[in-house]
Amino acid sequence: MKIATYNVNGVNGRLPVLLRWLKETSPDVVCLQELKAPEERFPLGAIVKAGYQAIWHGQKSWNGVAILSRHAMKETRRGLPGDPEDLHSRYIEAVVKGITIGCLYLPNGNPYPGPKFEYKLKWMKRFTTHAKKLWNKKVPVILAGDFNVIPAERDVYKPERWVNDALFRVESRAAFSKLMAQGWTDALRTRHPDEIIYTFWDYFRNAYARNAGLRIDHFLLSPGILKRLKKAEVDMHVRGWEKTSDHAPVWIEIRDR
DNA sequence: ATGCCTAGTGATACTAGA
Repeated sequence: MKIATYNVNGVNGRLPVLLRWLKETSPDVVCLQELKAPEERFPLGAIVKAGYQAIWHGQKSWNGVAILSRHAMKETRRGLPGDPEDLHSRYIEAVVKGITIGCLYLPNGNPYPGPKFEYKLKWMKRFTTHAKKLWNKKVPVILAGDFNVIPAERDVYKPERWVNDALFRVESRAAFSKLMAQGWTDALRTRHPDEIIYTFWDYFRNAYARNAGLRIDHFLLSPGILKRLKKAEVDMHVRGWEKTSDHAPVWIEIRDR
């Protein structure tokens, strides 16, 4: 089974690219982030035509997450728990074939310092609490999405330029480490321990052509899924397509149980 | 230190992204 995560950066603006990629790679499940569309503007017709059912949590202008699946899917949560005043659409969760799949779009947090950065750290704390609850259930779990955290120096083309960026601030990395300390495995890194891997290249300065990227889209696996892990890869070529997102799709393949 | 680019909103320059 192939499971992917893709920050599309506008699900309607990128619909041709999304459909082209779905047709090309036929993932079983896809976590989408940055829909940038309200609930009623989700392109369900085209998604269904491509062979998927979908659940989504939209929002006007910004954010928005969705899960697409070729198999039966049961929604288990929409919205990150822990703060009733937080109305951002940044988390949706479902069970597919016995696997709990959490799809997240973690706040960017820039500029640092400031209220957006504080919001990011609070969100990470709430997410870590929720992840712990899932971990304690001892069920197979995949946490996939745009984490907006560069875990280590080798995950950014020029780390010295990013020290005061919310994606690479020590506080952000420490919060990510705290989450990982629960026992999750970073799928891409565990399959490619010594490689430079990026999942994002900004639109400025010809970043993709220069491979000036960041690794910020992650797959965190529970032990039961790790045992079944066959592959973890980035569809880097998709970033080179016309009218493409600034993120590339990331995917894992796991053995059937 | 900043813009470089791109999408969304709504009809203008703006916010937001990372």
